[in-house]
Amino acid sequence: MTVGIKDVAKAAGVSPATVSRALSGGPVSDELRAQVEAAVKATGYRPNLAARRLRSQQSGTIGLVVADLRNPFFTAVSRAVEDSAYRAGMRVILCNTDEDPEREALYLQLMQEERITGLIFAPTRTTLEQLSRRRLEFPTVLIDRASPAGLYDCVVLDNAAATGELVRHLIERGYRHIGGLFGNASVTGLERRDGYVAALNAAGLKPDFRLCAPSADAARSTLAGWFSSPDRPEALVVSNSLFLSGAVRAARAAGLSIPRDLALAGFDNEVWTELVEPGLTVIEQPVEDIGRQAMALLFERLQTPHLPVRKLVLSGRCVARGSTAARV
Amino acid sequence: MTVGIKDVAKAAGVSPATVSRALSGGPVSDELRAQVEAAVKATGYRPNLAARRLRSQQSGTIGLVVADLRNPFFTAVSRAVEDSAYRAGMRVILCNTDEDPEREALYLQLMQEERITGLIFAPTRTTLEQLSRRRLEFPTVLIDRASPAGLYDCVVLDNAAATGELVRHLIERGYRHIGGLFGNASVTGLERRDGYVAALNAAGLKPDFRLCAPSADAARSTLAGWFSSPDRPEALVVSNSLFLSGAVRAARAAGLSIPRDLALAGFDNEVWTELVEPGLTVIEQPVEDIGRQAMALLFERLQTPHLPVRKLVLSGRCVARGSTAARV
DNA sequence: CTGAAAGCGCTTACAG
DNA sequence: CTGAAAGCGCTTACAG
Repeated sequence: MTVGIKDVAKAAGVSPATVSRALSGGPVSDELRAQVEAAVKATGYRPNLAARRLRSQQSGTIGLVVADLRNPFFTAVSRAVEDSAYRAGMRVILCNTDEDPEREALYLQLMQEERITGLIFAPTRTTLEQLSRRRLEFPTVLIDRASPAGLYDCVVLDNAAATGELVRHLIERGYRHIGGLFGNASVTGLERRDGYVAALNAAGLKPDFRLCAPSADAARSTLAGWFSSPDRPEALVVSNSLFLSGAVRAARAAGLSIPRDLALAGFDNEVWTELVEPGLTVIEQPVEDIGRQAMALLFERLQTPHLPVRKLVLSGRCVARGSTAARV
Repeated sequence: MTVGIKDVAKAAGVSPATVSRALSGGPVSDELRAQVEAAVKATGYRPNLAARRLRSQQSGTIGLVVADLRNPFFTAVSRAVEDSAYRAGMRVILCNTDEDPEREALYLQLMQEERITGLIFAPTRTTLEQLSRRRLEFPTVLIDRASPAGLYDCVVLDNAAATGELVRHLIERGYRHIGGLFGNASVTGLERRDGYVAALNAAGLKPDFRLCAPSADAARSTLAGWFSSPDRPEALVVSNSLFLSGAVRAARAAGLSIPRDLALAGFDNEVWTELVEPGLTVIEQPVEDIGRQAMALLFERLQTPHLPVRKLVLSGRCVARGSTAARV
């Protein structure tokens, strides 16, 4: 039914081997190449990638395993990864783990079954720990969440520095009781918490933070309780844009005006952080770069397998807006 | 190097055929099944999907081709599609076309090379027209953008009704000069425009709309000119959430207060549309449903190929907020 | 530069 | 229920 390489060979009056070579840019005379191309056009032939992969032992496929595509950080990174991949003639298999270690295990298994060429992966803390014991079967670049052991290439933000910058920014603006809300599922949340704690300690101030599940709703309900308690902070640093929207909603529900009753700063320069009055102060991550560089590291690793492990640490950019205006 | 089905067979003391049957739930005695399972565990065997696909002629892969994952509508739909697919034990190949017909053609070719089981596709107008002439090689469900010819199953919003509802909402609130901004790349934009025109005509009012490229920046610059001209509308209906953010920025840049100087309504109930003061009135689309139903239609089609073509039209829900408060 | 032949790792009639 | 054999559609040594 479907036309195969034999049909093309017949139509072109050559052997299947020649068709294969002509299509892959191998050494074929101009004359035969033209015949093959004509036959391909005439028959509407499209190679069967499953067969090609099986025979060539190359899947030409990149695995991309992230927490949740609806997190704008991962949306943007994924777009960059895909662009790089398709530009290099490779396919992308995308998986959302919802920060669930079981799903991560399942998808890693799938990646192995696909015999992927390489993996871009943002693991949970749980899986990250296991990764330092068990090496993955394919070249892997971790994004957003670094391996402490240094077994895998990775591209991460300088989380401690970025969070420290937010904290110092708030201190300069006159805030003293600066609370923190950080995600509990990834090392990123913990690194940002550490940067937060360090910056406050350095200034002789007392940290006051909470951890919560990485969703806007979890942030909102955690903050609802906090905001209505007597130890409500003057300012709040949160570790991602989901928490940021949760914080704004919780503040409004509690009747808190930003920044008068509560200064607010967070991560990820989404369009709406500028549009929400009075503008939210954020650390902008170089999202496109993170995706692109991760792919670059991966391709280099594929070309030169025994390269030393590299950790690429990118800097965030602080975008100051009205939500952290000077305390009055 | 990598362990294959033969290695498992040897370890289990059975034939490769039995291993294959045991793994696929075929008719195998309990005893041998247990032996195979033990051998799989012992060897760490993972099947090679390329080989399985080639032999079984089933890719177990769904193609998902959308305009841009960064559009929250497609982000949400994609998550729903992926969940359905993985739940059914299928893989998803995701492609972003950026509304470029050439990329669409390229990706459709790729889908054919992957011999995908089925396709979920949001085509541009250009490609949609071609689709009515040339039938795709695989079962296809169109989302967001319907085929007029009725050659493909599809899941769409009732665009005319939804836009009409926004227009009537504005008329009721006292607005008369109601402008429109609609995307020019998809039929969705045009359908929404038609609904807009029809609703205004029905009320004896004059339509005043512009079309533009489907990006926030394009919307912003189109509106910048319009807002500073003497024929600036009192209210504006826009056809997606990218345009909504562009409209808010353009309004602020022009010093227009919402809704006093400009009422605003659009599509897609993103978190931030509630957070941006005074709250933006939107049509909420049943995004999860659109993805889920598209997959449901696809699976039914796979089971029963000769089903008549179905068009599923879902209704939006109007979420009224401050941006369309009654005219004073 | 070209072709005949082998084989990638599975699944699936076929026979028992 | 089980195994031996064929074959999915390609690519790639091998020989010329």
